[in-house]
Parts: sequence; structure tokens; C-alpha cells
Amino acid sequence: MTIEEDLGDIVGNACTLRTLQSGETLFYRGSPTEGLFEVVSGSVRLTRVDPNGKEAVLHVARAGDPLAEASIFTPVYHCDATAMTKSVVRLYPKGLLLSHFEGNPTFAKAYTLMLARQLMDARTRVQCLSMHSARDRIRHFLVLNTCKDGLTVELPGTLKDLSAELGLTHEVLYRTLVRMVEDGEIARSGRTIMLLSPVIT
Amino acid sequence: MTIEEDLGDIVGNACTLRTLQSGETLFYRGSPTEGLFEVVSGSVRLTRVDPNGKEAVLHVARAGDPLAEASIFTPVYHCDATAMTKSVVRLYPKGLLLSHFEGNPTFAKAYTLMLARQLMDARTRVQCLSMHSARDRIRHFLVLNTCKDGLTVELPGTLKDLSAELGLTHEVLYRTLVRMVEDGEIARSGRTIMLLSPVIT
DNA sequence: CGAGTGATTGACTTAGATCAATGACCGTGG
DNA sequence: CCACGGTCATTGATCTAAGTCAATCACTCG
Repeated sequence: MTIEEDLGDIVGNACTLRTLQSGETLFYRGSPTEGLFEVVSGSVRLTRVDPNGKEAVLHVARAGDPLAEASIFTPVYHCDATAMTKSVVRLYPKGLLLSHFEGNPTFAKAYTLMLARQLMDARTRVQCLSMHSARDRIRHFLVLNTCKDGLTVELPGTLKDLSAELGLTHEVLYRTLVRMVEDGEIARSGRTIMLLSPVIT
Repeated sequence: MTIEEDLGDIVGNACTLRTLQSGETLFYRGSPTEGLFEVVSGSVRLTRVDPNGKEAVLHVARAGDPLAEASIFTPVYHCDATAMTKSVVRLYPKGLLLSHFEGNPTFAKAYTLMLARQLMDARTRVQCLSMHSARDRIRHFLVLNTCKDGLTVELPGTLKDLSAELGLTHEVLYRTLVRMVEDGEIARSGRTIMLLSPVIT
């Protein structure tokens, strides 16, 4: 049972769907918060632009993921949200969530658990970005994104998007993948990558 | 009013203090969670070790900060916690927090707000680490850590600790600071750094 | 069919990592 | 009270991996 199902059970049908074209912006940093979003389909990127004009990818929310969880406590958004593909999102209005929070401990717990997950996720990203080597970052991503078999990874989007998520230029990502294939560490076939030398953890 | 005061009000005296020597470990990744800690004095570092044996600093909790907030929902810790200086921490036992969660919506809300803050903090770290240039990371840190005057920064610990927090080698941090002084961007005097060219945001 | 974008590869540059050495400082124990 | 071991702060020399600029090909979507 996902958090979103919980939310759905409780908040019911007082929420609206919105369709986003690829590249369309859901909200901007500084604009007033509306509430919590849930990505129904597609994927949405949270980014922040630094003074040099470069975009940092803070988070990628895919189908089923919550989006802007922390924003129900803040008056404005702290980053930009942009659809990476054509996407559908559901909005759970802020006021509704806050009122549920007061009277419904089950809901409160579920919401907090969701935040806790996001926090652990963000910390894992911090760990990934702390690694200087492109190869290490890629490995880290691959290991965390294997299917149940623990060996194959289905790439969620384009390699270019992945490179941004990993804080690498796309050129380096391409080249490093080639080298990993050459070294027999992975095999590629279209959208899927297979880990050949199982990682010892 | 800080979250910790909230916690204190509610959880009262059912919590224990622990003193840590500099470098002492509070908990290890994989060990069973005890509850939420609050840093009373000193500072504690959350780290994770990657397969290459390198430590990534996920978070630094200073006096007044909560620690291991997400762990009350998980059976084991997901990173290591080590004191950076002699420190005192307070433990709020897991069971106690969870039971309060059920019956006390004010507490639940405060706890969730705390998690939301941590999440935003972690995302800000992600942004910092997404910047490739040492200078940009340092600038980012400085701007976020100015005193009320918005111009001076009091370094919280050693430069070496800061370098780890910024995902840089200490040599690069030293050198870059020297260059920033040469360029007239900052001035240093002991533990404090002054911003000379106010950042336009 | 053509524009736009992703994927890929090449050549070159550069900033940060690495290895190494030195001086300052601090707390500890004799 | 001072010598000593440890760590921080700093600087130099060198190496390397990632960034940058640039070109090409494949593919998809109107």
C-alpha cells in the first residue's frame, strides 16, 4: 500500500488532475504553494537554478511519487518543477491536507512516513553526488535501480536526463557507459542495462 | 519556538542524555534504531561509506538540530553518526515518539514540519553538490551561513570538516579560499569570513 | 520531408584530486 | 613546565578525469 493510496482513501475526490506537456512547468520557485502533487504518469523534475544559470536537478518524481511534500508548510515553492515527458499530476490542496492532519492520526503518520522516505532519498542523492568519479555515480544509480532480479536496470528516461540527475555532462555519461561495457562491467541493449560483475555490498 | 522545545514540552523527561567524545560513534549503519536524537551541544556528522571506502557526509547536525528523524520509522539506521567534537545528545525513545504521534496532532505536526525542514536542507545540499566548481560550492555555503548582518560568516568547525561537508578535498578548499581573498571577494580573520562583494540574488 | 533532439565520438582544456612536505598549534604526560 | 605526538592549515608539483567545443548520425514528430 503506497502513501498515495492512503491519501486517495482519505482525501477522496476533492483533488484535481492536470496534464503537462513535455517541458511544461508545473510551478516556479517563489510562486505560492497550492498543495501536494502526485505524479500519476510521466515524470517531473525538481530543479533549482544557480547564479551561473546552471540547473541542478534536486529530485525526479516518477509515476506514483509525491511531489512538493514539504510545500504544504511553506508559503512559496523553493524550486521549479518541470515535466520531463508528457505527464499527469494530481493536486491535493494544501488546506485540505492540513485539516486532515489535525484530526486524522493515520493520515498524519502516512504523510510523515512519506516525508521520511523523501528525506532518505535526498540523502542518498547527496551520497551519490559526493562521489567524484562518474563511474561511481553511475554504478550507484544502477545498483539502486535494478529490477527484482537485482541484475537488470530499465532506464526510466533518456540518457541525457539521467546525466543531469547524476550531475554529469551527457558526454561523460555516454563515454563512461562505453568504457563500462568494454570492461565487461555491464551490457547494454536498448533501454536496459545488465550488471555483469555483481556488486558486493 | 524550535521543534526541540515542542518535543521537550511533550515528551518531557523520559529521555536520556549521552556525552560523546570527539570522533566517537553514536550509531552505525545497520544497527537497530533507538529513536530520535537532539544535539544539545557540539556537532554530529551523518556519513555513509561507499564501496571504495570513502566517506560521504550526508548531513551535519549542530547544537539544537534533530538527528535521525526518519529512523523512528525504520528498524535500522541507514548511515553512521559520529561526533565531530565533544558533544552531548538527547535521546527521545522511538516508542514514546510513536505513541505521541497517535494521540497528539500538535506533536505530529511539529514532527512533520521538522522532517520537512530536513528535506529542504538535504535538497539544498544536493544543489550545492551539483555545482562542479569549488568556488561555487564555497560561495553557496557562505551565503547560506551568514549572520543576521548578511555579510559575515562564523565558521562552525575546522576547515577540514567543512571541506568534507562540501565534498571537496581540504587542499582545494584552502587554495580556493586564498584565491577568493586575492580576488577581493572575501576577507578572512580567524574563524570569521566576510563577504566583500555582496551576492546578487 | 525537414526540424529538432538524443546519442555518440573526437580533440583539447582545466580544475580538482593526489602525493608530498612544512610550520603552527594544542593537549598530554613525564 | 616543557617536550612530544597528533592534527590542522598551508603550499608546491603533478596527474587525470571531467568539462567544453564541435561534428556527425539516427530517430521521431509534425
